[in-house]
Amino acid sequence: MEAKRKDEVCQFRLMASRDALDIIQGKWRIPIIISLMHGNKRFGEIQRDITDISPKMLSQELKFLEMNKIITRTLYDSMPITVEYSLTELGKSMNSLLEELLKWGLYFRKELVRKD
Amino acid sequence: MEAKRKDEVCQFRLMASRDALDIIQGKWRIPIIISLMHGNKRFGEIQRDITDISPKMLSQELKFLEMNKIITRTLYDSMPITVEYSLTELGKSMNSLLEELLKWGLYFRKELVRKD
DNA sequence: GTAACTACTTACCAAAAGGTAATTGATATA
DNA sequence: TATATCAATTACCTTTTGGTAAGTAGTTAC
Repeated sequence: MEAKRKDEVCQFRLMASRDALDIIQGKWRIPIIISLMHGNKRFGEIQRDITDISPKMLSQELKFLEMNKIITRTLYDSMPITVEYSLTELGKSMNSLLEELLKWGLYFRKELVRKD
Repeated sequence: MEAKRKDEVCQFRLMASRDALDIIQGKWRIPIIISLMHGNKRFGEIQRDITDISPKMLSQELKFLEMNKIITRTLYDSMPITVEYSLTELGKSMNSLLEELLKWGLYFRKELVRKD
């Protein structure tokens, strides 16, 4: 009975992790979200933050994040045309997840240096 | 000056996130770690937790996690041979990251249902 | 008129990730 | 002798991901 209960908790957690993973999976999504955590940005500004991303990948991943309500695209009819990307409330709600990711990333690197 | 400082913070965070992403990237690593957060497990037990993983993938990802000091492999000379996998301290240090991942995963699903 | 800036898109290709199915090898049981 | 369990491994194939390079379209400065 105890063991079965514990098993169910594990199954529940495995399912919840899938939803989050579907969004953060991929080389560029987390970097894009981190960049936008530092303020609304234009296409070119994100490209300059993430120096090794190609316009194709940036465009593709911005579309994905917009479709999943993580970011918003706003077109300004200025001359030269500008497009601003910003995080939605849902996007902003990833903040503590990202903080833990960064914290663990730093800890992991520190441990690697210490042990090798 | 202010803007430049802010930019440097963003760059630093982008770099830290890469280290973490290199480890958690992939379809199966996070599920395996979650499974092991619920106790040390044998190969077959993890397979039963994560029902749709193939032995090839499980074996491959366990090796990766072992190489990166996230888990430990212990062979028991019992008959039938058993192999136990457990989290290292480094592996256990992912706990709050995983908690945030699960929390956000649940929030994300809830928001999707609410808005569509 | 031509070069540059904005924000992309498109075609093509290579590499990585992941799936399927069969097999391995040691031991134990019927 | 045949079958089952445990923990994988191997070969082969498909899908997904990501990279490169070039092009597009509108506006503006020289």
